[in-house]
Amino acid sequence: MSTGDSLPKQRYNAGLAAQIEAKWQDRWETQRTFEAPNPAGPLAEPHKIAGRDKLFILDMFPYPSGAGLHVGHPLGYIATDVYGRFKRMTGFNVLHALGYDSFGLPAEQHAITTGVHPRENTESNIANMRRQLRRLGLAHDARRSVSTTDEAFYRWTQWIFLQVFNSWCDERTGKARPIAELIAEFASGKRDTGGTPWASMSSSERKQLVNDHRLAYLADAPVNWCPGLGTILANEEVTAEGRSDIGNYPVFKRNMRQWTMRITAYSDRLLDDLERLDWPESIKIMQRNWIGRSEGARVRFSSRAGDIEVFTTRPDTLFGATFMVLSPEHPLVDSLTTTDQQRAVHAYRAQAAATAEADRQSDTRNKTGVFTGATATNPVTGTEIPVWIADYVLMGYGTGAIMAVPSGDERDFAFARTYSLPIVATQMPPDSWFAAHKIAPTDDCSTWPNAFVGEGTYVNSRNDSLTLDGLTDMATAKSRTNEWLAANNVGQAAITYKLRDWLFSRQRYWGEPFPIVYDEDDMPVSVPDALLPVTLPELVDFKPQALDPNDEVTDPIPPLARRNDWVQVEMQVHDPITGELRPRTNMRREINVMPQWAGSCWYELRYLDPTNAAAFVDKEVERYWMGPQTKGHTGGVDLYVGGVEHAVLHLLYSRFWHKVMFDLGHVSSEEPFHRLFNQGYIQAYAYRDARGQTVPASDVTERDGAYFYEGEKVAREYGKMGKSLKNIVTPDEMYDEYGADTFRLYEMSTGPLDASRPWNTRDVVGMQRFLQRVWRNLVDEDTGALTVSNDACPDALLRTLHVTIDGVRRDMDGLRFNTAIAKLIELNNSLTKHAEATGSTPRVVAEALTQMLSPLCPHLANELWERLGRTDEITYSPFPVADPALLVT
RNA sequence: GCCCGAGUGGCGAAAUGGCAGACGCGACGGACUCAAAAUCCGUUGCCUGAAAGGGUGUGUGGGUUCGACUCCCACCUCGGGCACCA
Repeated sequence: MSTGDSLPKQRYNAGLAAQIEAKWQDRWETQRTFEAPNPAGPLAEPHKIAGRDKLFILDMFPYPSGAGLHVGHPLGYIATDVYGRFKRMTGFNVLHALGYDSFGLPAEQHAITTGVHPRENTESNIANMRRQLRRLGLAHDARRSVSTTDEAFYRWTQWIFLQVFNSWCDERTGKARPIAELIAEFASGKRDTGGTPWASMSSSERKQLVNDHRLAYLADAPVNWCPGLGTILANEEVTAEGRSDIGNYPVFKRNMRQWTMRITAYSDRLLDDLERLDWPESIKIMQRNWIGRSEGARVRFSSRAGDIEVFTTRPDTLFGATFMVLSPEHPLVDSLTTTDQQRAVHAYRAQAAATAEADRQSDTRNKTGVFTGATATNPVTGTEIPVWIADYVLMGYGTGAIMAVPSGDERDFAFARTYSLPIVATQMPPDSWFAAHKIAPTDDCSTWPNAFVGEGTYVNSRNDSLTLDGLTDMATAKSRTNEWLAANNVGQAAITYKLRDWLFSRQRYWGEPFPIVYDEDDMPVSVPDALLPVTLPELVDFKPQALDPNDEVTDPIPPLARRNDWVQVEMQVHDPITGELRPRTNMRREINVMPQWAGSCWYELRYLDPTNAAAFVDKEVERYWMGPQTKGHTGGVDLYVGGVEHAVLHLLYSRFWHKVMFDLGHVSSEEPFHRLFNQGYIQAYAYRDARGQTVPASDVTERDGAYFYEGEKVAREYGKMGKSLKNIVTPDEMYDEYGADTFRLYEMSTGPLDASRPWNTRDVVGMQRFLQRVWRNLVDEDTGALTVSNDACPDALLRTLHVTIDGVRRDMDGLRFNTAIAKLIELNNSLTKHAEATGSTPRVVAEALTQMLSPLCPHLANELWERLGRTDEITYSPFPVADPALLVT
C-alpha cells in the first residue's frame, strides 16, 4: 500500500514520532537534562540540591547479552523512568542510571567457541544495548553508567573483598570488626585461643587461627566436579543420572577448597532487619524461609566411633528416638560401619552422591537407607539404638545427623515403616486425632497410619532425673529437656539455620581476580590497596583444562593457571599478623575468580560517585543518596525494581556485603535497598508445527481461532520470550513501526507492573491511536497549526480534568501506570467530544494533559509543550495539582 | 519435592468487602472513499428473548458475611526460585 501521499502531513505516526524522538533525545543529551547533582565530589552542584528532596531509583542492571534487548527487558526500565520523571515534576532530585553486569559465563562460553576475547564481545554487546536503550528515551544520568568489568570498577570490588577478608564478626555484638582488633585481642590474652596460647603458637598456627575467624575464608565445600569438562557444575547442569548436561560426562560430588563468605554470621540480622524494609511480603517470606532459623537442641549420642551430635527441633521427643540416621557424607560413617555392612554402605554412598539434592529432599519419594551395623546410646533412655545412613539427611543442614523419632516425624515414620524399625509414642494424641484416623487410642503406635506432630499429653518420657510424662505443653517439655541435656553434659539448646555460607570462588576466566596471594605457608595474604586492581591477565585459550572423565581426585585447573608468569609473583605485602610491610618472593596468586554476584553486590554505590579514585564512594555522597531518612530507617535505595527471580540470592548477598560495609563504617545505610518492587515478566506465545519444531512466531497468522505457518496449522504455547522459542520481539521493531512513546505506553498499559503478561504486537496500535487523538486535539493534522484556544473551559470538562489529575497523581505514586493511562484516555475522549463540538481545545486542559503524559511519553509531551509556546522545561515543570473544589460532583 | 506467586469476556485487563468487566485489542455494524488502507462513530461477557426483560457468570469444591473476584480451608492448572545461569 502506498498511502503516504494522501495522509495528512502532520499526522502523529511512526514517521513523525521518529523525528520528534530523535530531536528530543539529542536535546536532552546536549542540555544534560537528566544529570543529577551530587552534594560533593566531581559531580557536585550544591546550588541545585538546596530545598529539594532526593530520590534514588534503581533497576536491576542487565547482563549485556549478544542477542541485545527484547521487549521483555524494558518493562522495569520504563516503569522506573516514568516514576522518576513524575517525581522530578513533584520537586525531587532524582538519581537514575543504568550500568552493566558484564562478567559472566555466556561471554566466556562465547570466547571458548570463537576465540574472541570476552572483553571485546562484552563491549560490543554493551554498545548495542546502549543504542537500544537510548532510543527508549530513558531519563538516565549517562555519566553514572558503570560496567562491572571496568578496571576502575572492579578495583573496588576487589577492595571490598579485602574489607570482608580482613574482618571478623564479633559474636558479642554480631558486627564486623577489622581483623587487626581480633589479633590484638588474641595477643593481649583478652580472647582465648581455644588451645595453644597465642604466645606459644607458630606464625603459621596464628595465621590459621585468624583465618578461621575471617568473614571470607577458605574451606572445603561440596561441589559437582566434572573432570571431563574440567569445571564445577551448577545443580541444574547435572542430569538426574548424575552426568553433565553438556557432553554427558560423569559428575562427582566431592569437597573442594573454596573461598567462602561467612554470611551465616549475619543470619539473625538479615532476618530481623527484613521487618524494617519496604519490600513485598512474599519476598520477605522467601528470605525468611531461605535463612530458615529454627530453635531446638543439639544432643550427643555416644557410639563406638565417638559422640554423634544431632540437631533436633523436637528435644521433647528424645525418649521416642529409636534409631539415628546420618547423612551418607557424614565423617563418622567410615568408623561406624561394621565390616559386614561395608559393601552396602559404600554402594549406598555412591548412589546418594549421584542424586540431586532437590530429589533427596522430596517428601513423596520412597525412603531409602542402609544400616551401618553400629549402635549409639540414647542419652535419656540409655537404650542402644541402630545407626543408619539415608539420603534424606543432608550434610549441609544442622549437624548432618538426626535422631529419628518415628512417632513424631513423618519422614522418620516412613523410614521406620520401610525398614521395620521400632516406634515408641512419647505423646498421646487427642481423641479427635484417633477418630479422624479411624483407630482406637489403645492401638499400639506401630499400627498408626502416620506420625503425630501436634501437641498431646507426654507419655513414656521419664528416667531417673527427667520426667515429661503428663505434661501437655510442648514449650515446657522442650525447655525441661534442654535443661537436663545441659546439666548432664550431653547437649544444649541450640539454633540452626538453613542458610549456608556462600561459595565465592569460580574456576573460570571472566570474573574479578582475587586480590590475594599465598605465602610460604600456603596462607592467603592481601594484595596491598596500592597495587589494586589486580587485572585479569590476557589469555589466548579460555577453555578449562579437561581431564580424564573418571579422574575424581585431581583438582580443577582454572584458566588463570596457564599464566604461570602471572601466578608467580614477588610483591611487598603486609604480614597478616604483624601488619609489617616487606617484600616477599615466591608468592603465588589466587587463580580462581569471583562469581558474577560480586559486582552486583555493590554496584548501586558506584552510581553515586562513579569517578571517585580515592574511595568506592564518597561518604558524604553516600549519606546524601542512601542515608537513613528518619530514626530507625535502614537507609538504602528509595526504589529498587527488578524480577522476582532475584528474591533470595542477589538480594541476600548484597544485603550481607552492605551490612559488613556498614559495620566497618564505610556506608551510613544499614541496608542497600529500602524499597523493593518486583515487576512481572513479559511472556510470549510460541508456535510448534506438526513435527514439534518451533516456527518463527512473527510469521504465524491467525484464522478463526487457529494458527497457521506457511499454510500449515501450528499449535500455540506460552513461554518466556527467548531465542529458543523463536518468539523474540525487539524494541527496535517497535521503534520503527510505532515509535518509542507508543511502545512505552503499551508496555505500561497492559497490566499492573508486578504481573506477568503476554506480549501481543497486535495490541500496540491502541496506544498509537490514543496518542494520535491527543495530537489531533492540539494540532491540526493538515497544517500543523495549534488548535488550542484561551477560551474558558466548560465546567464539566474542567471537573473531568481535575478528577483525572487527582487519580493520575495517586496512580503514578503507587506505580499503577496502567490505570493512570486509562484515566488519561478517558480525559482525552472527553476532550475529543468537546473539540469536535467547538473546534478548539481549551489551553488549560491541553497543558495539563501534556504534563500528565510527559512521564509516560516524554518525547511527544516535550514536543507538544514546545508547540504550546512554553519555553520552560516540561521535565521540571510542576505536575498538575487537583483543585479539591472541582472533585465534588 | 520444598518455598513464593497467579488464575475474571475471544485477548491484555479494571474493580480489593458494596452496580463485575473501566481502558485497550479483536470482532461486528456504520460514516468517509470509485474502491481499499488509514481515520472517525456505534455495538459487543455468556444463554434466552423481536424487544422490554429474564437467567447466568470471576479455575474447582466447601466455608465466613446482610453482602465475596476480594477474606478463610482444601484441590487443580500455570509461572518464579531452590545456593556455580544471573
